[in-house]
This record gives sequence, C-alpha cells and structure tokens, in this order.
Amino acid sequence: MKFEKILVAEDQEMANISLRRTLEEYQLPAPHYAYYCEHALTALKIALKDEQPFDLLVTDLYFQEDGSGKQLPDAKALIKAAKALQPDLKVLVFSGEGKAAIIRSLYDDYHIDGFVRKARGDAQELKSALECIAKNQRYYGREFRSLAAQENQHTFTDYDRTIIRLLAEGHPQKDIPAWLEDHQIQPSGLSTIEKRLNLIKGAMHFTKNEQLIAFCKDIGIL
Amino acid sequence: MKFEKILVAEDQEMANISLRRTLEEYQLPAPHYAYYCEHALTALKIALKDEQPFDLLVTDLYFQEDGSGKQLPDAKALIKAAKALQPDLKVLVFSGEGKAAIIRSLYDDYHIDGFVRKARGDAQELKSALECIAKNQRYYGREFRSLAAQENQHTFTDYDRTIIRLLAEGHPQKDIPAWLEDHQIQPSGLSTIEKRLNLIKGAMHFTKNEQLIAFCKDIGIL
DNA sequence: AGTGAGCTTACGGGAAACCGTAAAAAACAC
DNA sequence: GTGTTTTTTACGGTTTCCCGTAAGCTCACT
Repeated sequence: MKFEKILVAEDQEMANISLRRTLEEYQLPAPHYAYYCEHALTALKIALKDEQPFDLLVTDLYFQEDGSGKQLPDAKALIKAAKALQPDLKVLVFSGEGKAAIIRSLYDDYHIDGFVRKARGDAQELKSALECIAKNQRYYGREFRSLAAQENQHTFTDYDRTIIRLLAEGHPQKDIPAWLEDHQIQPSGLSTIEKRLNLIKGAMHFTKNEQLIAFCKDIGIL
Repeated sequence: MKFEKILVAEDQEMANISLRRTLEEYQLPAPHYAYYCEHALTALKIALKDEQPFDLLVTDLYFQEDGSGKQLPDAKALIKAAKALQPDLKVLVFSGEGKAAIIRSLYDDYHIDGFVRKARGDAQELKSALECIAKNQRYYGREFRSLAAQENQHTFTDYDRTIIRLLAEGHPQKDIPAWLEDHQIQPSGLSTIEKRLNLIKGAMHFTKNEQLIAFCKDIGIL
C-alpha cells in the first residue's frame, strides 16, 4: 500500500521540517495542510464527498485556540470525529507530548496507528512509522516502548532476566529447560518458557527475541 | 560431564579468591594446587601414571622465576607439554593478561579451552567458562570478544548494520530481502543475507542472532 | 569471445522456534 | 476429603531459520 492523499494538520506553519522532508524523501504526493482542527475535519469531509478521500492524517496534538466557535477543542476530538467519519483513515500523531498516560490513551482509546514524538531523531522515526502504517500495522515506536518501561507495563522478574540472559548468551531455547534444572530453577518446562517469553513480548508489542534482547540492553537489565 | 580432578597452577598463594569461591560454589572436588610450572607438570605426569589423571588444568600465565633450573619458562610451555602428555586435558587460563595477540595465540596455537581475565566480574565469567568446558565446548568469553572487536577481526559495514538493525527491530529475516529491494540496497538475496550473518557470527564465535544483537548493543553500533 | 574467480542467488532437507490445545500437577477454597 | 482455579507441562502442526549444494551472474584478463 502506498499513501495517495495525505492531510497534515498542524498550526505551526513554519515548523515541522522533519515532517516535510521525510514526506518528500519518500516521494509521497505533496500533502494538504490544515492549520486548524476544524479545517482538517472539513477537508476530510469534502474529500470523502468527492470520492477522493484521504488515506492518511498526520496531526499534531494541540492547536492554539483562535477564539472562534471551537467545535473541536484539540486533536483528540479531531481524531475521534475523523475515525467516525472514515474508519479506514490512518492516523499518525506527531507531537511534542511526552506524557505516558496520554500517549497510551491515544493508542487505546483513540485507536491511532502511530505516535512519533517531536524530538531528536524524529525524522528517522517518522520513516519507520510511515512504513509500518503503510503495511496496515500499527506503529509502536520509541515513545511507546519507553513509556512501557516507565509504566512497568511489564516488570521483569529474576526468572525473566535469567531466560533472556541465556538467550543473549546464545543458548538455544530448547536447551534452556535443561539449564534451569541444572541450576534448580523452577519452572523449567519448555512450554512455560515459551509462554513467558510470549507474555513479555506481547506486552511490549514485540514479535521476535532479537527485539527483546535489544530492548533489554537499552534499558540496562542485561 | 563433571570435573573429577582439578589442578590449579598459580604462584600467588593468597590470590584467586574468585577462583576458589567459584570452584566451591560448584561443589567441585577440592583442587590440587601447584605453585610452580614444573610442579604442575610433574603432578600431571604422576596422576596419569597412577591412572587417576586430572581432567582440568586451571593456570595463570606468568610465574615468578625462582632461579632454579627453569625447564618451563612460563605457562605456555606448561600448556604445550601438558597437551602433549594428555591431549584430552581441558585447559582454562585465568590471568591478568589483556593483550589481544597473546590471548588469540593461546586459542589458536595452544588450543586452550578457555581464557578468563582476572578483573571485575571474573567470578561470573569463570562460571560460564566452567560450564562451557564441561560440555566439551571451548569457551569464548568477554575477553575474546572484545579483542575480536579491537582487532577488527570483523569490521561491520553499513550493509551489516542495516541487516542487524532490521533484526533488532523485529523483522523476520525472511522478510529482509523484500525490505532491501524496497530501499534499493544490494545484494538482497536471502541466501546472501544468511551467508553474511554466518560470516559475522562465525568470526565472533556466535551461534545465534540474539548473541549478535547483544554484542552490537554493547559496542554501540546499534 | 572464452574462461575462470568471486559474488549472488535459488533450492531443499533438517532443526529450531512458534502457537494453539489439552492433559497433568499444584495451589487454593470450602 | 472434594472441587475449582491456576500453573506447569506435554504434544503436534506450521512457520521460520539454518546450512550445504549447486546453479547463475558479473567482472576482469587474455
């Protein structure tokens, strides 16, 4: 899938160099811009009516208030309205927001497809996010992961760390049960180990052991 | 396999707390000690003659000279003589030596089964080494790996880093060819990727991708 | 052009990992 | 004690990975 029509909702007209450059690099069609929440929603409606709907909305979270009749206080309302209007619309939030609970809520309650924080390295992350979303997958990026760590969405037990360490040392996981028995660590069944790893990876939205190792190195538990 | 009879060659009588403690922890039989190279060799010979041979020699590299007729200048000679005498004897070198070329030579020319450097964390490493050797595998530990990095035994190309990064991000390696094509990176064949990974892992004595990821995180190329 | 060396790729068999299901065991409540 | 829930383990089918072999391609040199 390739994005055909992109809408960028962003009130800082001069900002977002990362965003523009990234879109250009990808040779994506020039996006349409909206500088107010309401305008963004209107643009979506018109496009849909004309049967040339947008397929991606990139939006900031907060907009300056402009005194006018504000039907839409912030981007959350925009996202909710947009998704109601056009359920298949992909939504990527690109914002400076860093609070864990808010980002989590965006994923859980507003069903956004990705969140990238405006910060150092955001261009690189935008790339990954766009690729991911283009493949119809939600993008769980750096922010999401670090907040996962903060929130202790998964707290690593000694048992977890042992298993992960063994993997990082190159033990095939089929050999781990024997090792655990040798060291009188329970439980030692292969199924249990697999289940545990799945639990951890699932909580983190990881799919592969390699990811898990990298993550554990990053947060320093290995 | 479990070690039945251990010989420790070490001239610093009071040193090696790590060593003793580790051996105790493992509930291994109390080792025999030799304080001179010559004594160590003699002990090996006698044990062999009595048909109760040692199965593990743990030795330092350098011994103080004692003026007497020194048939064996250092542990290298001891190792060579010992291996000639009893080829199945396992040899673990435990020394403060840090020079890359020397350690490499021990592995390559003297066929030692493991090297652990006297340093912070050596107790932990001794454990791993003992386990590894008990399984009839050579132990390639921290030292060996870092010297591999120093020596640039393998220099990571951009291509290598790309592949490894993709793995660390959770891409199944079967999907990597497609990704590389999308990004116009050549070569993109799955076989080539596998071959490349094998080359890297081989040079590093790694067996699993998880190890490679951990290593790359450690030396900071990820 | 022809040929050989080196790099790239395709293919196929076997091992390991993945994943769902269900049995066995342990922990707990009553 | 019995019954229930939770944890642990075993099993089987599918996918992915691993690894050796061989075929295809590129490039340089004659």
